Amino acid sequence: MTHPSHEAAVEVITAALDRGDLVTVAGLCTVDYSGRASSTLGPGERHVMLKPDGTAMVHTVEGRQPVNWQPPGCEHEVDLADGRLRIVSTRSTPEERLVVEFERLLQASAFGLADEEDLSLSGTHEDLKDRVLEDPGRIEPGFTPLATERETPAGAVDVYGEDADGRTVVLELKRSRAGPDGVGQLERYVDALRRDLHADAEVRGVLVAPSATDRARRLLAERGLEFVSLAPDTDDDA
Amino acid sequence: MTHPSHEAAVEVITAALDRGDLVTVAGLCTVDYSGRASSTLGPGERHVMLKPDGTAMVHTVEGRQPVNWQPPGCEHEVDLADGRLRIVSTRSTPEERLVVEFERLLQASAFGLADEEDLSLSGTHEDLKDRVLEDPGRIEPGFTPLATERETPAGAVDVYGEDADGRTVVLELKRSRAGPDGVGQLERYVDALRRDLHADAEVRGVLVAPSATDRARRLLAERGLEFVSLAPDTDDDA
DNA sequence: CGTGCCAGGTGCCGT
DNA sequence: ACGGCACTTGGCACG
Repeated sequence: MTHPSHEAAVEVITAALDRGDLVTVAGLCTVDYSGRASSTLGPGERHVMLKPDGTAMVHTVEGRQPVNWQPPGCEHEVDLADGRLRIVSTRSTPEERLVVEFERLLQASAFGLADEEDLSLSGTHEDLKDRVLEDPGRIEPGFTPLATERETPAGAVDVYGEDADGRTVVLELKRSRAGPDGVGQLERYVDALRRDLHADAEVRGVLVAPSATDRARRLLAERGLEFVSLAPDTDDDA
Repeated sequence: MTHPSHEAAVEVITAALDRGDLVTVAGLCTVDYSGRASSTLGPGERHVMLKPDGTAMVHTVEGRQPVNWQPPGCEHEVDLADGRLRIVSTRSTPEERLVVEFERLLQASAFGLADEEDLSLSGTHEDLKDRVLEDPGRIEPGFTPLATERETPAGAVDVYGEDADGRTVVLELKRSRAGPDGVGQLERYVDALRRDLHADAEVRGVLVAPSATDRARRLLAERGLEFVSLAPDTDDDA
């Protein structure tokens, strides 16, 4: 529907949402949001998408991110306010509210999209872990993984194992270039394990990633931690 | 255009992209991506948006995130492959390629959206910083900010100042509930400053956030760091 | 439901 | 361009 009346748009959109369709509306609108933060957006032409799962997105002509949005699980309400189409999308925990008020409508559409397929993605954190477990020698000769996601008071360790000399080794994996945050994680885990396994236990910490930033490398050196370069398998048949 | 032919769609979309319009296409398609990672997505009905800034997004009926996408700055190519509409969006650094091949078309649209307005957002990290600088007593009586974004070997400190006794104080600000990562940041900055300012310099580290998780509080205690509860002003006239 | 952490994170700003 | 970091981060898996 191009250039629909506000009344017709309310009708069509309400019916479409009831049906479980994906709805899009383009037009001149203002947007107000309040919740974890709050925002206002003056009049301008934008593209709004409402999903049957409760997602709402307001896209301008630029950017990968919507200028305003509401995450899945929201309730969409559509009504006529002062004769104009208004979309209100709300949720609780946290209490959040998104209001889009249209001044002029360019288009309204409804789509019943059938999609059974799941995305097959490779080159992830998980793929890197698999690569380590498949051939632990990639870390160093004699390295033996003993557990993954091993719990410590500081959080779960990616890979927990021991080296050729029986020393405890903690691996922190990053699928892409590692920064200071990764070193921080690794340090916390190593500290926690040193505490847990008595003072005399030697614990090595190894950051595993395709590469690391200078800052990350300096931090590793300062803390007596190590680095091993390894990238996740980008093969599609992983 | 509802149920356009593939030929017509290519024509219309090419013209629209040249014009600098925002383009949407809905239909049955497959999606392939390769770049930082790689993925495949079998046949299903989805909604594709192409922005004039080079953004591409493939949305299914669920989720705030597109199932596949390409960030701003990409080149969109549209052509007929085996008589079907094909969209190829590519970029370099990193080399990435997104291919959407349509089997059936439900709709194709082009929008010339005029939008001069900027989003006005409040309740951000910046707003929290302002609140601290406006009334430093909110941190503690006698606290005096001396600099923001002060550089250290470990990164830039949010707020750098001194307490009533002249001791150096480092603030790490979080707009919402703080976790272990925030403590890690704070610790790095405090360590770096202790090194920089001679060994005898006392440096206090304070995490400032509306709240903190248990783990974060425990980590703070272990490291001898402190916590002050403060939320950013959510007022819209900030 | 909160806590923690990965993400093809994205966006912003600095060197 | 790379680096560091905030984000209404979103998403997932787990207690």
